[in-house]
Amino acid sequence: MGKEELEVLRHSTAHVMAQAVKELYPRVKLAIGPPTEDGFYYDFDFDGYFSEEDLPRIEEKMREIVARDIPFVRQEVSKEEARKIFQERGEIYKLEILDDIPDEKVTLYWQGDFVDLCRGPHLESTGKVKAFKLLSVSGAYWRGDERNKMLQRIYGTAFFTEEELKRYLERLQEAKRRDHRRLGKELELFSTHEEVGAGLIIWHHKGVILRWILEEFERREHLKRGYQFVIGPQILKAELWKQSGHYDFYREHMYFTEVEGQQYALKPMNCLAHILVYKSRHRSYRELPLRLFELGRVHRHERSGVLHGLLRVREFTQDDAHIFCRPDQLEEEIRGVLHFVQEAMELFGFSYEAELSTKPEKAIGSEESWQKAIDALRRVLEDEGIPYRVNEGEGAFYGPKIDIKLEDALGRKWQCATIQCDFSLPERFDLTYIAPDGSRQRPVMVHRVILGALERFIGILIEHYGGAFPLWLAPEQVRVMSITDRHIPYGEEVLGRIEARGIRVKGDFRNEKLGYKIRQAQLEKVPYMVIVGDREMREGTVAVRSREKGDLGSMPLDSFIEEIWPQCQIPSLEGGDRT
RNA sequence: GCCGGCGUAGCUCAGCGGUAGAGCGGCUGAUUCGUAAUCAGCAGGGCGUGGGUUCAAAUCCCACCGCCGGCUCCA
Repeated sequence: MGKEELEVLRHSTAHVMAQAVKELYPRVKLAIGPPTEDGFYYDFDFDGYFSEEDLPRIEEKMREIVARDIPFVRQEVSKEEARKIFQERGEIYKLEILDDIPDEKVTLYWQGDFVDLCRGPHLESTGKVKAFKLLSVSGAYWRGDERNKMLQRIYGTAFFTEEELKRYLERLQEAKRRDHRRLGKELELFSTHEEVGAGLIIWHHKGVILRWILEEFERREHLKRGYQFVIGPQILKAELWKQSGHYDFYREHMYFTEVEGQQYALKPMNCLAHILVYKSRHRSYRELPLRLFELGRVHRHERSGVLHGLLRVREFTQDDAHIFCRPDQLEEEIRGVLHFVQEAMELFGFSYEAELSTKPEKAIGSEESWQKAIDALRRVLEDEGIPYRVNEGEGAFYGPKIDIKLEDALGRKWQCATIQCDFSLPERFDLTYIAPDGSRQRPVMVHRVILGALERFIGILIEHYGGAFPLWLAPEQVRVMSITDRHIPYGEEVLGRIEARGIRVKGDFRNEKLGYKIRQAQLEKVPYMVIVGDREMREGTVAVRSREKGDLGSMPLDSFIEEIWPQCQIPSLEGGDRT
């Protein structure tokens, strides 16, 4: 079944839901009700509240409307006529929408005496609506603007068959199983605590190992690409943030502290220290591009309602770098960063979406420099054949940017990599370099992250792999287990030899049945289990079990080690050697 | 920040005005058993926090904290 047909079905189902709600709660006013990627929603203005307990009742009414098999009737009318109809019905939101439609003619869709302003198309009749389910209720601002009234939104989904609906609901269940918040606890990667504060993560041993590996991967890749490593302080004087503009534009996200009458801010970004490194002496055009990298821990006071596991926190670590370059180097630098991102995403097996954000209303820098930067970003995206969406006017006030978004288990998109051009900070801090002719010139600054925030990236990684990390990322790569106590000495020897090769290995020599130990290792998602019993002891071998493939039989310990060893290593991307 | 929901043992949850329950996990014994759960016993809870209503509150009301789903905002 085509995507468009599914959209029509869902859109029609939204209308049926709206009619049901209208019949049950005649006082509600209709706002909007479009199909979405996974279903549909409808926004209502209501002087009460919907709760999830109301949904079965609404579904029942919907089924009744489906059973009535009312035809969807399309009617083309003038805007004036439409206005009259919605005025009579007190549908103030529809009137507002009408005001924004430039055309003289609009279309209405009728089902019995229910009417909605709608471009359509729709199904023939309500009887054609098939498998549907209402999923949740929530608040949503009218027109997505938080200054407007909050409306009541009901989400639902619809399919052509009950089987498809069932499959979708099962997928939601599966997503729950992959949820990084659940797996993070089960796999003992991290925890959060009410008494610590919202959005603050405590990393446990296994989570720290995972971070170390990623951090080491980052260091090697950045070193290869000609980045210099710097480390800035966690707090910097408020004065400096005033100079950068953060105090004016970003204050509500910042934490402040006062020491001996001097105000400091906990850094929400890493750029200032990097700028000061640049400024620490005169810079020649010869040393540009200067690429400064830091695994920088930042604090941002995010609004309480937006926090989400590891994916949106208040303290996080960015694989952050600032590239100071000549304007003529900008494109090449962007290209290098984008390659870097592409290779990294490929390594982890992520598919991603790219977005290009252009000049907003309120912006600094000349029209010309903006255009140049946007062209450079666009050219690189196109040369690389990366499909992208353009977000007109969504750029930062200091420059345009490319954002790379990854999906979590539920298909929600999260920004990870970003490449931002900046004309503002070089100006505010009067950054210069000496050009070949001896003149002072202004460098361009590129802010960029590859994985983004390590916390967020790990959250996405957990869901991506369902907690079953590939060998190189697995906090525990191998677990040795004994069958009975008499196999422990041999088990210890095997353990020692694996460990000596730098493989992360643990032993389970408890007096438990093998099946029990295996079950536990499987649940902990350890990639390889090495089992030693009488046979292995006698033959000097090990029995290997793979997390995915099960029992692989016996083999000499050395061949097992040699086979997995390469995959246990942190991989190296192809790029590098200067870009 | 806004809207709705939720917060009971380490975890998953039941109890929803009359003196706290289950499974898993933990501990202690027994068992030495070859590819996803051996058996038995024991311990463990200011029912998120603080107010209030009531003869009586895990249960009803209010505030705060935290979590969940959205909206807005963002790495």
